[in-house]
Amino acid sequence: MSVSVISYDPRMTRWEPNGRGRLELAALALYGERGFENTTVAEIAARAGLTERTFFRHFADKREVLFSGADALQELLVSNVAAAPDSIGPLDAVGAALEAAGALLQERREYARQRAAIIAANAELRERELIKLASLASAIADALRRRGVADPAASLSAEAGIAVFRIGFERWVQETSQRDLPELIRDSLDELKAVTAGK
Amino acid sequence: MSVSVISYDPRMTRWEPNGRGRLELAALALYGERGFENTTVAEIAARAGLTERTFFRHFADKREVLFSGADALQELLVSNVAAAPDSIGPLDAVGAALEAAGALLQERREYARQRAAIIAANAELRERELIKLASLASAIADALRRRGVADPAASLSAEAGIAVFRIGFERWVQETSQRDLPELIRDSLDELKAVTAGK
DNA sequence: CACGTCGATGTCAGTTGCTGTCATCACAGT
DNA sequence: ACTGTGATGACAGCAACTGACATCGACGTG
Repeated sequence: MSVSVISYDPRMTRWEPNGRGRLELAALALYGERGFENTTVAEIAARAGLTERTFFRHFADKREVLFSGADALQELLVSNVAAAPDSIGPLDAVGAALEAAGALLQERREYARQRAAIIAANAELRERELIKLASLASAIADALRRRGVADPAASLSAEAGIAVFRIGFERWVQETSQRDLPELIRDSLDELKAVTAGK
Repeated sequence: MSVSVISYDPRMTRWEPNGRGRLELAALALYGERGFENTTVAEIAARAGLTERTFFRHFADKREVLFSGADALQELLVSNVAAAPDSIGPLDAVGAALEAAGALLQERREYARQRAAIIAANAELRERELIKLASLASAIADALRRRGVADPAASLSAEAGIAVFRIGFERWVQETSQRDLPELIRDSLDELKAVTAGK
């Protein structure tokens, strides 16, 4: 078997590359196999061929290893809110951004579901997820204010949008039918509008 | 100084009464003085005249000591949602329950503010607060379903209601003016209705 | 009254998450 | 060749939390 030209020679590097990514993979696998609580950081590190200390250099704590994508998601949402046409109201701007984010999540359907199952199974992880979502809401509210939306409309649109996303996502994860996540998010937003209209 | 007739004789009890309450008071004081992170459970226990082990018999973890009132609040909200007149929609039923809860919180204004300041200053505590609020939302959604509200309207009304509460409460805590919490909650709900109407 | 149960607490040892500090060593730039 | 840098390892240590067992006043029962 010939060695590809673009392959690297392991002897040239002191360590295998992408330690961070290996830690993420190892953590996802172990959390999935034995659960979050029954997995020690030392085990994750060993599986990735690293040490516990190195794990904590990459991730602030044992939970954070599951949330490395949150920053990118936040940037995506913020830029989409900013890019929404001026003609639509704040809640619809948030809705459009959420649908775009949903479309992206859908591309990693299996990963997203496995991760969601792990998080749903543990209270500490649910806590972390909630604060990430709150951070998203806060960033979205900022983006709305930059569009000229006043408070508390900006905060409320952002918070309500996150609630819509949560419920749409939950349905997507549970769903046996194969409806699209953006579609479920849109439905959820419509439901909210109906409810607030005093149906 | 005479001893009141209703006072108890400390020699008759092996321990001072209300250890749990003493732990709560000690924790609130210490978290306020030096911050949550710079306070050890051993210090709280010592201040309450107890041991670290006993602290963990009363509270599941170091954060939980600040949230012992959450259960009562949840019961209040649930019963108020259940008691709301059939004529009003789900979101208004939640709104009415939230206003009642707000009125109660307002009676402990100083305590509520001190506690809010402590929680706002620490990310771990904010996480815990968020999951308590999520639990409230879940209980409220259940109460709505018992009223015959279908999903996802029930979940959405509950989640949106919690968002309304959060924003009203936040304003109440920050507020220099002395507006009532129930009033702020009502305003926040009206704002949400305006936003979802596509203002 | 004696006795046994119970409930709240203490004591102690152990695991694990997480941090500070210093050492190592391949690599890159000069 | 010299030196700095970045990612890692090694090790010690604190604090959160848990399990197991002991203590002893209160309380009900016979």
